[in-house]
Amino acid sequence: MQTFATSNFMKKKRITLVDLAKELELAASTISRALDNHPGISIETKEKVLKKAEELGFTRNSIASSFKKNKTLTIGVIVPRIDIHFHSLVISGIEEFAYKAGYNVTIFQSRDSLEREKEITKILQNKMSEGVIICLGTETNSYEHFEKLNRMKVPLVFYDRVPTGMEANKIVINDFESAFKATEHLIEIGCKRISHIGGNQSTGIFKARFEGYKAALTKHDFPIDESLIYFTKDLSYEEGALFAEKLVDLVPRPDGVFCSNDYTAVSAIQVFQKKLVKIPEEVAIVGFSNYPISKIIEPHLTTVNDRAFEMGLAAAKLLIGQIEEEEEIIQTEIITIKTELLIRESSSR
Amino acid sequence: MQTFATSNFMKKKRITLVDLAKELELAASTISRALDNHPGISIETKEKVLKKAEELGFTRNSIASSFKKNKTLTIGVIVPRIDIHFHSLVISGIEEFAYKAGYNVTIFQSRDSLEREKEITKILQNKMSEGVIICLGTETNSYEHFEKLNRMKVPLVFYDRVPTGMEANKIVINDFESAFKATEHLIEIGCKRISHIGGNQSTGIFKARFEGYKAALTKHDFPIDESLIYFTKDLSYEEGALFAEKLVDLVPRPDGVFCSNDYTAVSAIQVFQKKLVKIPEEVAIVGFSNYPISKIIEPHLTTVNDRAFEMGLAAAKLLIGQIEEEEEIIQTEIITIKTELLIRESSSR
DNA sequence: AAATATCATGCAAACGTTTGCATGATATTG
DNA sequence: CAATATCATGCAAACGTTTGCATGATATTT
Repeated sequence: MQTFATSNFMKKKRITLVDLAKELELAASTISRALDNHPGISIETKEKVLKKAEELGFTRNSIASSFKKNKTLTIGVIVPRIDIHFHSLVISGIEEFAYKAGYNVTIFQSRDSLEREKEITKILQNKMSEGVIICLGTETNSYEHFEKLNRMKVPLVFYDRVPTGMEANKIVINDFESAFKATEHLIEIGCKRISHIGGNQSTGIFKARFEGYKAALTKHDFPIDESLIYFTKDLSYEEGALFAEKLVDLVPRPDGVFCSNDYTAVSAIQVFQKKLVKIPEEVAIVGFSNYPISKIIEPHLTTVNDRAFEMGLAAAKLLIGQIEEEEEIIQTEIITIKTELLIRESSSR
Repeated sequence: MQTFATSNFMKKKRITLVDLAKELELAASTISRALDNHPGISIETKEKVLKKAEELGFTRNSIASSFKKNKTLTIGVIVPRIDIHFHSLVISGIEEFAYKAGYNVTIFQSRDSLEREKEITKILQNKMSEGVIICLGTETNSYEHFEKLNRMKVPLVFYDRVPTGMEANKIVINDFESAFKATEHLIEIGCKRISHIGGNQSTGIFKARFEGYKAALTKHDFPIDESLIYFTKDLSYEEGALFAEKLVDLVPRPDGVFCSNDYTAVSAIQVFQKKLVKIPEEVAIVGFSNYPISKIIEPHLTTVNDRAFEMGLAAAKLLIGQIEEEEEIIQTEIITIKTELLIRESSSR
């Protein structure tokens, strides 16, 4: 067919190193080295090569290069969802560090599905990524799929939701201590009955926050009052409202609430406000994570800044460090990012 | 040195197709085809190969494969910032579609820097990505760097902030019409003096929203009152408050405000509330973009759902369609995603 | 001036897969 | 039963770059 032949014929071939070499009557190796600014190549040649490359619109085929060098300069990132602010901040940090180190970042969403998480690790086994940064999905209870990557010598770094009982690189915040400090802050401003709206206790970080809450109470000789403690399924805004409704009707009413995230805290603020309970005078509220909304809600919400961006930076730095390590990696690292309690109006007495 | 030699020696080589072939006394080509489930290979052989591959922990070197097939199954995405909710939603949509189509997504942040945007396009010229999805940074005023990619036959799809005057694939929402409808909605519920807090007018989408606002007023024989119109630099929460302060003191006060995004709208709600102006009774407020906060702020904010996730899906679909097109691409497409006005309490009379 | 060091470039193999074509063995047809 | 179709597998080249080593030409040292 005429048209087919024509369209095929028109498929212009990309310019390669060899084309450039022929054009300049040099060896391909010389071109390659010239483009690498190799010291063994004369300045004049380098200039000629650069000029010609520009002229012919030549750019290196990075796949061929990756193939030969066995380096892709790509790292993979698996997150439950990208559109959760915390994760998008972490990814932003990862991308920032990776970009400056010359690495590309390929992202995958597990959508909290274990099956999909496994599928993704299969894809990542193909040496496409030189290392992987992971935040576990909620369904993940075994780590065999990651162990496998590990055995294939693919460096791994986990962040936030990290595997318990598996030796691995981890970037975490000190959830226990952060919660401890947040609760202690409530005690210090004079709260006597401090409630907790917590996350799913099968997730390590939420359990640690609850433990921190309890430890602070205990330290100051406060009783642990079960009637003041509620655990949500997924720390949603709606669940927060549900439990806040219960808290507001208690007699005596709690005068402080430590919530495991900002959504539930904001929800609590609104529920208490609707019942005309003054914040922070009658009840002080503290959240966790420093979501954008915490600076917008009235009163502004006291919360724990978990430094998500810095977690991303740290994760990328650790991972790339291990990728570029010549010797075999024989150690794992656990890095704890320092949090800070941002005291705002919701707990300023 | 002993240790060096040892560690070098220990660097276990990856299993290749050829290793597998030797082990099974088959040709490499047979292995390759077996793994591809090629019809020309007998079931028994396929089973043997699969079994052995599993046994030896073989996985294809996808770089070698990409290199040979000249297909990377990777698309690039350039966004100003990942941690802006709108973009993270779009990326989520892109990843979702791409994943199901067997493509990987590599992300880059331009951070609204033209220089960085150009750098990224340079990186993307290396045939690493088979196509690119882009949201322009604020600094971007020329498109030469993208034209260059275009000339190299790399399919491009722009979304949201798209290049004006450049023929290209674009995924947009109808900003004009959305703003028109939002404003008309305010008119329909009885607002007589409708204000506008707009975005930077050098950005197409914000200009279009302003035009839509004006058109709705004009259609209903309302005057365009300059004193009711403010343009922000970047539609920040803070800027919104600044201009809302001015609006609330006007006599007569506006009884409706159409804001070009939700941050400024939320800010306006709070400023009006502080001055004890009742919403929606005395002033109705409408935002744009359906940020999470719009469902949380009291009263809940009426806003335009821009369907960011769907934009991502559409962008990926269009791009991958073009990547897989055999014939030369001789057309560009502009897809307009339908928005919807979500009427909530802030404008419910 | 011979011996040696330095410099600029070229040669050729290698990386691991894919794929068109060839091959030989069975199965099917007239 | 000869001719042909179908099937399962193998051969070998190719993809574009990188890199250790070789080479020949100058420059520098004895």
